Amino acid sequence: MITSHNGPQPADFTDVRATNLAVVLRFVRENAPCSRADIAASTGLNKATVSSLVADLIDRRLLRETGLTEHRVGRPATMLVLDGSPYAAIGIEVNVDYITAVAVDLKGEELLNWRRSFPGGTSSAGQAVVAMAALARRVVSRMTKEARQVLGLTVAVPGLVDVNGIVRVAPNLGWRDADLAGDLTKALRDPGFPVLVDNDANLAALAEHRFGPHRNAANLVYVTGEVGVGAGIVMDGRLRRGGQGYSGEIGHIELDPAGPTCRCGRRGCLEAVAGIGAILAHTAPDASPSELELEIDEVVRRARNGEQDILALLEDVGRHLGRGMAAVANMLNPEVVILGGYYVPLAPWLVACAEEELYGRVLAPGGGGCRLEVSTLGYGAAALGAAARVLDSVDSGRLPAQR
Amino acid sequence: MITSHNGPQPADFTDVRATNLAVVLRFVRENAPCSRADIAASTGLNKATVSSLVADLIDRRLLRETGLTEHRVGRPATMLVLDGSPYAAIGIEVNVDYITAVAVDLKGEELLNWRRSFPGGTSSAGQAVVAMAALARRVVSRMTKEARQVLGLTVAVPGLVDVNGIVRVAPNLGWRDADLAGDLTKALRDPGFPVLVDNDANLAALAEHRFGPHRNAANLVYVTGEVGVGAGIVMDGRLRRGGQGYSGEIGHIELDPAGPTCRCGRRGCLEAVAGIGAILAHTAPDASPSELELEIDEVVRRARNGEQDILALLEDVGRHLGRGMAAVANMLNPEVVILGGYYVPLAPWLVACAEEELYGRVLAPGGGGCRLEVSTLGYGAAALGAAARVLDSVDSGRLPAQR
DNA sequence: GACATTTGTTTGGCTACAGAACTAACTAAA
DNA sequence: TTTAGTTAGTTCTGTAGCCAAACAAATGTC
Repeated sequence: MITSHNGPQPADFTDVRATNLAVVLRFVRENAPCSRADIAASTGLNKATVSSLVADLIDRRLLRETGLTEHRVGRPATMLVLDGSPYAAIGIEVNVDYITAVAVDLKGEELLNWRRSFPGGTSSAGQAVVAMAALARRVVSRMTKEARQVLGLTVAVPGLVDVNGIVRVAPNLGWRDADLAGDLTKALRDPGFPVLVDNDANLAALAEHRFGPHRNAANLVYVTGEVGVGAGIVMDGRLRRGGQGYSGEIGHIELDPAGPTCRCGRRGCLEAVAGIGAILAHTAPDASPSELELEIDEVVRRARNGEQDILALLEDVGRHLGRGMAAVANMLNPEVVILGGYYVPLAPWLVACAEEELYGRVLAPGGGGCRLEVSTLGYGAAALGAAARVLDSVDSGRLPAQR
Repeated sequence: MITSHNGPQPADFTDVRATNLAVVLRFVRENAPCSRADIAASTGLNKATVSSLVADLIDRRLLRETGLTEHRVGRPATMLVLDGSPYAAIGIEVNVDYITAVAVDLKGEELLNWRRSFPGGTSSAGQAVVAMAALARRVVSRMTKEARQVLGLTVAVPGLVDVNGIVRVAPNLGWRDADLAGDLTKALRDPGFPVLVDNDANLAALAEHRFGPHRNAANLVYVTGEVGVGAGIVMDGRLRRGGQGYSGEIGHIELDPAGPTCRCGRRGCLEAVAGIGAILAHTAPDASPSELELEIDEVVRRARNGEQDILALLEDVGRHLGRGMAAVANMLNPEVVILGGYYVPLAPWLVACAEEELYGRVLAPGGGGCRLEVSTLGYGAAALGAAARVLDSVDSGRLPAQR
């Protein structure tokens, strides 16, 4: 697809073709099943051009004709759908105590979702590469067995990942300057598909942008609710990673110089007053990373029971969260801010207070049209987004070669 | 130019041509004088194609051949430059006590710069339209006298401007929901060029992005230092305005819940602790908007004199500013944050403390490569950016018609 | 069964790119 | 002065891929 940003790049016919192939592919994905005539009418492309593009996409096994339908006057249309069967995109998420791998087809249908426990908190990046490679090989072999071609693999890492895919710092994993993409490619020995690495919040934002209920929003922010608080930023329809890839580090926005000490050493950071740690510091100060989920379940149980101290705690966290989101909304004016991670189970007690603070602080009329929503994609959002990252590159014109 | 965002749009040959014309135009702007051969070598376009594109651009009087130069072996090259003479882009800035109009040619050379006093603080949007139309007509007639075609006019407004160019709120001007673009177009009676309206910080960011010393940065943030503090955000080479156009409202990021009351009613907003008002509250609490410049001069004089209370005040403001910029840098990871407006004369006493806070708080290694710089474009940055907005649309392929 | 309607293909024309051959204009060396 | 070498820019030819219009195919309606 021809892009205008990052410097002027000349265009030629292959760019036109790639752009239009991607246009048709995206249209079918969003409007399947549909006919060639539908595509031509909606996109403005000529019928003949659409036929040629569709033939090309069928050749590449990205589209498939279904049986005719639509009993109206005139010749019945041959309906087209995405061909789910011949391809797969793989997403892997590394975390403190597990590695998740998902594979999806072109439609985004989940083909498999494997979780494997892994002592991320005490393993080196090298050990992680070995574990990921082993898992990836199993996924690839399963996909091959299903006669699927793997289009790519993306790894989601909770940490600072630069634009080249180098993991600069992953505090919870204890990694520094790890070339995960390079090492994993090497470990997979010429895998025949691209291997990418990105930040987990960025990829979760991508998952929301492609699969979430707000997929129409060209401007959205996804906020992770883990021990760390990070954000993935989609503006004007694309992930915006900043100059070096470190955008979205909202966890250490200082909300209160008199607030509690944060693990970064400063006081009153968003993470310290509204992160999951701020809740568990009161309920389970010595919880290990692997116990987080259980502890949060316990908090939910106590909130359901109406325990006053827990409700007050959650209200406080919600207010601070709202203040942080107000900063985000004022700066970026997204259509929607999506709360993910452990914020999801806690949402019933957080969102109302957060919204109140948010709308009270956003300067733009009507809150700038910004809504605060809760992720519906669950804990696997980052892994799903990693797979979505692969599909995105298909959408932007990097189609698999013709048969 | 073919863009991939906001929905898939099909491409055809005219898009290829427009893209390549824009590529050549941009190349010549950035590398003038240069030959056709240079263009071909650097852009990757074929020599023949470049010749055809250049001929087209010369026809449209966007480029011009100069006398030959370059005494090297081989046939001497005919050097090309932007043709400054036949076009003009107009930028207008409305402010509390004046209206500024600038006109620039294609190269960005300033053709005129008129300032006209205007009681913006006490005038309605309607009265402003009348005044702007009168000024614009004079500028247009001057340009016509110079045989220049006006390519467009953009108005910079200090306030919230939505994506359609409606001024939603301009607190210092007292305006609400004013369709400035529509009314000005009407007042100019079929001007034959597009009239746009945007936020002043956005346009100043555009000016920095096109003309400033950091014009190579694809990710930059411009911060206005006026009574209000606002930001213009350029990411991945383009202005990012958010869902409704209200991005960059950083003035009311709450830095300290125990801080001084802000005019928005909350406490400790960036604007309240690091805005120009925070300085003048101590030195000239009753200054009217038109006296701001004088009062700031007075502050500069006293700082130069080494008056301790002023130095301490400025250091305090610098620290708060740095904290605010840390939030910006953490969220957006720009290559550079540029301080504008009244921060410019005060920079010698602000920047060091601000940088210290900034680098101490940015999570990314090496501060994410983010530098804090001072604008060199002066108070006219917004008006210049308004003109740049017009040139931008030429660059993106909307070329004036052939002769 | 003729006709209307809609779908999708075929044909022809056009635009604008790339590559190669060519012409032009100069320097440098014989 | 001639000749070779070098670089600039144009012309010619081929091709990709778009659009428009005509056409073929498949169905419903009268």
